[in-house]
Amino acid sequence: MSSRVAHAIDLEVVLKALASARRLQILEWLKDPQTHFPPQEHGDPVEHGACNLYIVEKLGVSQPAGSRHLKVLVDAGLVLATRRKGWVYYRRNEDMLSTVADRMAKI
Amino acid sequence: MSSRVAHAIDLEVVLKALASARRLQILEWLKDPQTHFPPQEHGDPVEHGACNLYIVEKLGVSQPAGSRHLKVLVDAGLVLATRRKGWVYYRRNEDMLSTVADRMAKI
DNA sequence: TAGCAACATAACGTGTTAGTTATGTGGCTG
DNA sequence: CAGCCACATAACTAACACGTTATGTTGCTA
Repeated sequence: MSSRVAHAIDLEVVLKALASARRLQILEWLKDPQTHFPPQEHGDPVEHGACNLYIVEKLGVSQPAGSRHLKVLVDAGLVLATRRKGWVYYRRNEDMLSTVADRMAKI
Repeated sequence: MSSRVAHAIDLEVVLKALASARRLQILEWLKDPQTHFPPQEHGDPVEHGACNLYIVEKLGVSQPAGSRHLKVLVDAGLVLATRRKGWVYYRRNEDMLSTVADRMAKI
């Protein structure tokens, strides 16, 4: 069992967040930030994830559109944000993702 | 291993179909049709599932709205439809549901 | 502390989703 | 074979999702 109790998830909110090719793509990229994004000066890609700008750029949409996709993922609890030196880094919330996977096994 | 090879699933389509409180509810009801729906004259609830009208009625929406929710689930492959004596019965596609669960474990 | 770079918010257009009522269709059944 | 019952389709509306450009805000940094 995990060291912290998993929050009760709102399955509809989580699934709406996941039901998007762009957001699925972001989660996929964040599995291995070092491979998918340029090196970062501040913020270790492995520890803190990839910064907003890089993700937005790679998505190929405008900055507000990209930021909103990230916000949807954060609001659903699937991705964690870290602010650091003026940048915001995003990484997968593996606890949440496995909670979701467990829940989906009972659907 | 299953007797038939699982189709490659379109995760976005499946998740869009699942990202709805009403449709999640339908899938939940269909886990145990006998408990959640009135007895049926034709079509065994366990074998064939619950008929359209009962599901629509229990959803509390209009007949077209309910039918469309069912169509979304069928189109995504999550639910199977059986036409029989003028009724249409719906049941869970457990193969597909476990394929989806497996896929979600790798997300 | 002035400026700028990163990100957020606002405002808007457009396509999609989910609901409605009205109507069509097709196959039991009397 | 006439009627009806179950379900599908059409047409419309309201709300939401997702994209854009324009503008705010925040906090490094020179």
